[in-house]
Amino acid sequence: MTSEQSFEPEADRVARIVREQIIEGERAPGDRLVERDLATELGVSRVPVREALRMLVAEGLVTPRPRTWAVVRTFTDADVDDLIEVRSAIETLTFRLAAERRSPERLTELEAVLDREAQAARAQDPTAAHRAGADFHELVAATAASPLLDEIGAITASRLRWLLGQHLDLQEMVDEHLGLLGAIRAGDGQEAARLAVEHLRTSRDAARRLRAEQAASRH
Amino acid sequence: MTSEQSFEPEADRVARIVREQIIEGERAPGDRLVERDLATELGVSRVPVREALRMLVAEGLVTPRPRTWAVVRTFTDADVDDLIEVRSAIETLTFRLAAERRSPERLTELEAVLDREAQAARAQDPTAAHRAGADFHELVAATAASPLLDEIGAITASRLRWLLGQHLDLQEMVDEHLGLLGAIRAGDGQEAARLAVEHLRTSRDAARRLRAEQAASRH
DNA sequence: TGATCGCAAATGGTATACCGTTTGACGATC
DNA sequence: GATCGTCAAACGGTATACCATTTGCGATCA
Repeated sequence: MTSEQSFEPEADRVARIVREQIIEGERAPGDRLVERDLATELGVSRVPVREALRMLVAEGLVTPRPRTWAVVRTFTDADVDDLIEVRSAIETLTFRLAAERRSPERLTELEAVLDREAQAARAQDPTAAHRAGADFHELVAATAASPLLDEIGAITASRLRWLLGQHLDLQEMVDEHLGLLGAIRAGDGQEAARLAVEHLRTSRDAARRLRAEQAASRH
Repeated sequence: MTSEQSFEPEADRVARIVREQIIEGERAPGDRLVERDLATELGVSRVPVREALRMLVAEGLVTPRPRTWAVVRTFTDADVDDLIEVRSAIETLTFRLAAERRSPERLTELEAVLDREAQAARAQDPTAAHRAGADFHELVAATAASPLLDEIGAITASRLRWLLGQHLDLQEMVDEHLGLLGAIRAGDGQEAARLAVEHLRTSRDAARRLRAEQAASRH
């Protein structure tokens, strides 16, 4: 079942690499993204790089500047609030649907992912923990079984990952995810939705604290 | 202030043209979209066509088939339901924010658009009416002043326009839009959200009827 | 000293050419 | 007559080349 003929166009590969670099902070907001340079750096021609940049623009990770170099997006506080507000509306629906449409198999998978997250949190490995956290959300989205919600989730997810990519309380994150899983397991859509919004509020506050710190340290 | 140096890359122009063709039904679901043919047809090279197709894929109007021609997307009934459900969540937030953030100037603009729509409806001009309807929703989205909501709205909007592009009761649409405007004017976010969901339900039912008719006429 | 103008380099936009895979029809085989 | 193999054409993926605009710095002048 893993055959899948995984043919990955260069454009997708380039997008994936650059996306990861942005989320991991390797490329900071405001950094130039020059097509020729990226092409040389990644050993491909400009065409796939162009397409990759278009994708990242669509994801909102890159700001295009017609006829000139694009830059890694700089988020304002308003952008952050906006992201959280929209994401709340989306997550509410996602978790409600997930709670309604869960299956025993999926619950097992979700538990496994959270185990991985908890382990990473105990090991003080933020990168691994966040990756597992992202996987959790992705799996929940899959459980909601709404293709459109998936799409929209993907767009907002990379921004959210970028936003929360640094620290914040890992154990708290794990606890909240466990709570969400509980509500899904119980099939309680209402409770799942409530916890989801609460979870985002926690994330927003953490992001605000982080940004305040960063702003302070820059002066 | 209108100088704006409107430079429109060919890719955007191509995307706009093909999008309109799909929405207007000129290109039917399942139709092949061959890069070389489109390039020849529109008098450009394949590169901008490629980029345009990528955009339309991102909008969900086109289904890509790696290494082969793309096709105009075929929507299933499940896709339609999914679209309406997600759109409900989004519109709820959009209209709530719009009601909170409206300005007198914006209200005037909204009234003007609805006048245009009502006039088109009276003149039995579905195309113009739907375009005005789309403008109304776009303007409301602008009023919500949420960039992210705008983005997501744009993705779902073209699908919705395609879905509702044919007929359905024009006068009913105008009436519902008027009701929404009233709630926005009153600054009643809750009521606006409620009407928005109701409005979508009407649209969904109309779309279902339409699809049922079409399915019936095909056999 | 500081602002302005101009020009070369940088950079994105597009066209063209080539390559490998997929398609689909034709013909051989059972 | 149906099925399968084969092969040329179709098609998307990528590289390269060229053009128009933007950038940014250095020369020039107030």
